[in-house]
Amino acid sequence: MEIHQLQYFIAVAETGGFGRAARRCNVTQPSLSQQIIKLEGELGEKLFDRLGRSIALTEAGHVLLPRAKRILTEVQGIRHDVHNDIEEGIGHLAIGVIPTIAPFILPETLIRFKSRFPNATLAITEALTDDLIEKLVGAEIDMGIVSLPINHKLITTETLAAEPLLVIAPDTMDFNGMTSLAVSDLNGMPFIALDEINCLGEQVEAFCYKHTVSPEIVCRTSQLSTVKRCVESGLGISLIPKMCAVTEPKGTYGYFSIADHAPKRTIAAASHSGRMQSTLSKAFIESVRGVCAHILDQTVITP
Amino acid sequence: MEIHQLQYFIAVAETGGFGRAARRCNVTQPSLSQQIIKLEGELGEKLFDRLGRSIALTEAGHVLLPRAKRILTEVQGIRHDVHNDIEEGIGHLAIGVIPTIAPFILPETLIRFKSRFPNATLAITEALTDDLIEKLVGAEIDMGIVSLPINHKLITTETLAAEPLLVIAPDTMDFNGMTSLAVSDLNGMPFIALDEINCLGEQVEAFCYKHTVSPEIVCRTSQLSTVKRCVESGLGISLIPKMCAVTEPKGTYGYFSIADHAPKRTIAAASHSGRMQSTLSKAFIESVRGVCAHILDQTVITP
DNA sequence: CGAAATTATAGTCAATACCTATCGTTTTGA
DNA sequence: TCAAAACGATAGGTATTGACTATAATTTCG
Repeated sequence: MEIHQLQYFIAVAETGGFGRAARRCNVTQPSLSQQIIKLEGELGEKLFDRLGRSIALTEAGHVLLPRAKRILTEVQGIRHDVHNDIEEGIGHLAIGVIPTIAPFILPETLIRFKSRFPNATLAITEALTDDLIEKLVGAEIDMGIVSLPINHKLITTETLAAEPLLVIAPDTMDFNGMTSLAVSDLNGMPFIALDEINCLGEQVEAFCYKHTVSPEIVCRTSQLSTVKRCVESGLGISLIPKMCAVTEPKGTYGYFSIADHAPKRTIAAASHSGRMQSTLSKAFIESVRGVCAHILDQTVITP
Repeated sequence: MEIHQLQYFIAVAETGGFGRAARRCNVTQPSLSQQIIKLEGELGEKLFDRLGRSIALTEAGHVLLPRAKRILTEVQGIRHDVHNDIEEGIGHLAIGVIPTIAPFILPETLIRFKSRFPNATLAITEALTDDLIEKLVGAEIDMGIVSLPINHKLITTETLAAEPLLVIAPDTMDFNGMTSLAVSDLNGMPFIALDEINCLGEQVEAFCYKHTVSPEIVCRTSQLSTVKRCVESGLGISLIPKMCAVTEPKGTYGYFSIADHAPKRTIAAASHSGRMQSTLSKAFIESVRGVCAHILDQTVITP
């Protein structure tokens, strides 16, 4: 059974004749006749009674007609939908975000995205960079929001924002009224370190190594919120991304920039280089970019 | 777009690979690849991202998949329905019945038929024989319940019952206690005649002509119920089909058979000889046959 | 009865679905 | 790291088949 056969069948039923149907379908009458006969053979039932001047649907024909019409309508719909559902933002998107970014951008991003694409469904995964890469390669997720660098030949990245890392220090510590520090000021300071399984932990470590400063690590934890709590308790200072500073209420601590070698991380969207980026994917990226810009535009440095 | 292409597409989506899909569809992998490529070309969108080891649906693929599945399910359903709806008595039947039969058999027939085929729809037309034949030829109705003979080369008939015609006479008339008459007894009797546009009217006339009896026609009407009323009023006698006698309450009249040359009419189902008889059609015929047998089995002759 | 209309059949042709063989990648495992 | 395996794409040949022309067989209508 093929679609054109159903088309021919409908034409015969509606025009009441093989010849007229053939004219409507832009084929010759014998071609159409053969296809109808073939369809009848496949179904094992005659579809029309060929009377002299006109035709009449048989019982089987009556059963087939509404079904054939529905199928043709759906086939027609496919051509339309494949092009338009995309434009209309109908679809599904599976996103992964690393833990040191997720809590700060997700709420606002989801609000923006959902209001722009109310008919899209989203699945958010929060996982460490390596996990996200694996899921990207396996096409389990469509996109990852991560921090650069990413080194995997199958992964393509697109930079979304450059984010400063700020020194966070408890109010109990005194920096002589300075709002900006030098790298060397970190030397020997009590430091709350983020666990290195987070890429941010690695990056901070690399930054210190590169500038040959050695803070004294007094605590190593796996969540930024724990880092903040520790700082708040006066255990030491730390280096945290700006978005972490602006999106939580001010506590008993202050923020300081490092003037001579400002540390930063680069936020990017990572995707499988072999896969097409869907419209929703691209739109989501832009949402994130907008949210990052909005968040990072604020000022948090202690006056 | 053809159905086998949708089949291939679904197989690829479900097996996660072209080779596996080809194996499932019993074609070679290149054949299947080509058909997918062709489908993609026709839709103007890639359907899969070909990653190294596996494949991933693109946005367009995600749109297509559920639709393709639904179409395939429906196509599969057609094969089943064409054979089974018929058995399950789903369908439509357009029936025509002549006025001198309709009121007596329809109520019981419809009850029987509807209880046997609750999912069938019926359209009943009551019309004179010539009209019915015309509608049969034009395939406006599927079957006619008529009285023989029918002479039309495109019409096939199937006898359902032989029905006696009985003399109906008002109680005020005296037949000397006889319950059975001779044809000759009709001679000169006041007679209520059915209009000749009804075939029954013709048949009665023919009967009298054949046996050279000449009742005195005192009234000519177009409905059997009018005939009965006239008889009831004592205007004269008439000749009516037995089913008309048994299906109405006894009034102030009696029934008599004609012993020497019992008149009768033959009830038959008429259909277009070029059209297949549907299962419902055949079942309806049997319903009518049963109802006729049941009705005509009763006795109404005045003791 | 002849003219027009309608479907079916026969024969040919061209499009195309399919197959085999092979290539280029990617992934896997020793 | 390199060979083997798996996978999809490509090329070329074959066979199926959908479509066309011509014609037959049948019915309808003037």
